[in-house]
Amino acid sequence: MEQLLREKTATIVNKLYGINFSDQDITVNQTAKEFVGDFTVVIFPFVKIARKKPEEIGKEIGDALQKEIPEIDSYNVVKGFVNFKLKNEFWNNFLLKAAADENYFSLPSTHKKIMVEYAGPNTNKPLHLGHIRNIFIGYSASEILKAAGNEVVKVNIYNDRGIHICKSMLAYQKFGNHETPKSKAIKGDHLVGDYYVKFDQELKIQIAGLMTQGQTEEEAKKNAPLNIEVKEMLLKWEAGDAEVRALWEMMNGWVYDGFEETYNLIGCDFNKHYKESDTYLLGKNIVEEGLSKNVFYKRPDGAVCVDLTADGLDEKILMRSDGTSVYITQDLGTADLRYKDFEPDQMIYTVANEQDYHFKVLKLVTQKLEKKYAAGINHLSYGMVDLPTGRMKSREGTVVDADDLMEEMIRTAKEQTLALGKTENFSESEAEKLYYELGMGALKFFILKVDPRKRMIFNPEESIDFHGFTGPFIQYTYARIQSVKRKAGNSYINSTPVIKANDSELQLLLQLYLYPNIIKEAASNLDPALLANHIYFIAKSFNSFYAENSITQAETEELKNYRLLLSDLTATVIKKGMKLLGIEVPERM
RNA sequence: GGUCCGGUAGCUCAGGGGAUAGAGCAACAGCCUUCUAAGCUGUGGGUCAUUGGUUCGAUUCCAAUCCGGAUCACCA
Repeated sequence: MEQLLREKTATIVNKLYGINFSDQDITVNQTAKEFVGDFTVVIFPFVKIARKKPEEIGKEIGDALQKEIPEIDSYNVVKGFVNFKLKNEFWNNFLLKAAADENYFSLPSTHKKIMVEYAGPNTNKPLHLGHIRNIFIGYSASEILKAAGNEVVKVNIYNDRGIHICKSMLAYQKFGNHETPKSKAIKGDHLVGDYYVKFDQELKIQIAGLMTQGQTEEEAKKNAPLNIEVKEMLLKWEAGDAEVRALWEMMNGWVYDGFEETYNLIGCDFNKHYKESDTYLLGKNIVEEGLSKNVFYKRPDGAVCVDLTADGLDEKILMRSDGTSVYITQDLGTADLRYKDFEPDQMIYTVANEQDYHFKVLKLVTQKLEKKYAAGINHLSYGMVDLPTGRMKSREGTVVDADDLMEEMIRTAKEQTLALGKTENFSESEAEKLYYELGMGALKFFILKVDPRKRMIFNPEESIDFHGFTGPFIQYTYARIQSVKRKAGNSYINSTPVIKANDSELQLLLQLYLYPNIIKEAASNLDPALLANHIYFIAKSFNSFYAENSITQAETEELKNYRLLLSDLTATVIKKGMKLLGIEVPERM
């Protein structure tokens, strides 16, 4: 309807005033609540060219549109705004159609395949709050893209090799006493993470010791036995040393098991996991390719570079002088491999905005190499999660652990639910399921409701709320509707009531009507927050409607059926929408 | 220093050329003999960082300045 208004307005102003505007130049808004109407056309832009008063133009456009669009019931002009009220028939038809057709909100296929990379953890420590945001955003963006008609391939990348991985390995080798996740009864990723911390602690002691012997900090760092040993270990790893590789396999195996548990708790999934240990050598072929195409050049010392100064960036190293690859080389190799594997039209990387520069380079370099996939490379750059005290720092122990956080959320959900006595007649498994859905719903919604691009502050002290603009509020709204439906029975389902909607019903209908537009917008902006905000509006509109109108006790049977259909449709949209955010919605709470 | 991102209510965040700038939390006042009160209704709270510019109109766009963050590695 908005689009129709835009198109018709464009042709009308063209005919009436000779203004050559396209439909995109026309502003159509929802009518502000203090005025009468559903949609509003802004006519200020025509005033100057038409050389008439806004009120006059408004009337002319209003008359013309009313003739062109039969769904328009009436219009009024306020200053430079024409507010259109749609016929009740329009809203009534919308409700009946949408309620009867479960695919009403499905969008047509775009015939595009989109790959989304998210998570991307290192295998030397457990997932933390930063990964949580990454995974929530990446997963939700994927689901939204699917809902918008795309085929989506979700992939993960494991940073499973390198000096930082060797640190936890070396610490385990030295201090591990052959303990295992099983023997210590902790998750494998946490066990390995503990040794990563242990390495750092022991290293600090060594450095301090050397400094008391008169070495400078720099010298001490260089000469600390642990630092020397860890470099040796990396060399052994790269040489394929059997013992080191076996240790690496074992410890990474523990980590993968631990991650798998965390992914299950989060409820995310992947079509394929890539490992840098498998792809880090592939980039070298691309380096060769770039050299032969004269896109890259070799410096006298042997390092391979690309000059990006013409594009406003710097000179970038692509291969070290000793012939080993750097970060960007691996990503080039991985991108190539992924394109061969899936041939996606787009490759979206869900990675924090501290790597904006890196992805600019990646895109530019692939463009210079004339890779088919270059244009489809897209960085879904999200802001970091900071604590009230500033950035999370693993060395200072201020990192918020993902597993701990989720456990805490579920525990809080349980406490609050028990305090309200909501689960008194629940079975134990149903109650546990509810605590999980509420705790995770609160956490996911809290993270996803804010614009991914912006950095956000997370305060672990003030635990996440369950009231107001939250996941549980929306879950509650859904459960409330289900409860009403249970009491009402099914007779409304095939009814076709014709009712003139009141204000709160109209408000709700309008929000539901806009849902597919929001999906499209969220997909094209890769922004789950747009969807989260809209579902909240829907739930809020429903609760106002619910407070003002009796559903099961409506004055007539027809009105009762009408309100039941409206409630049912609201529940359907809430469930669909929340699903795209990765949030489950309970039948009772 | 160069580049990029941000600054909106006490706090956490929406809005992004259009009408009197919105939510939630926190504070205060009402609403459960009626479908779930994790709800609803209301009150108070704003120099949209500052200064210029563009325009019929700027919180929104542009520039400069200030503040905060990121980034510019033969680290990943």
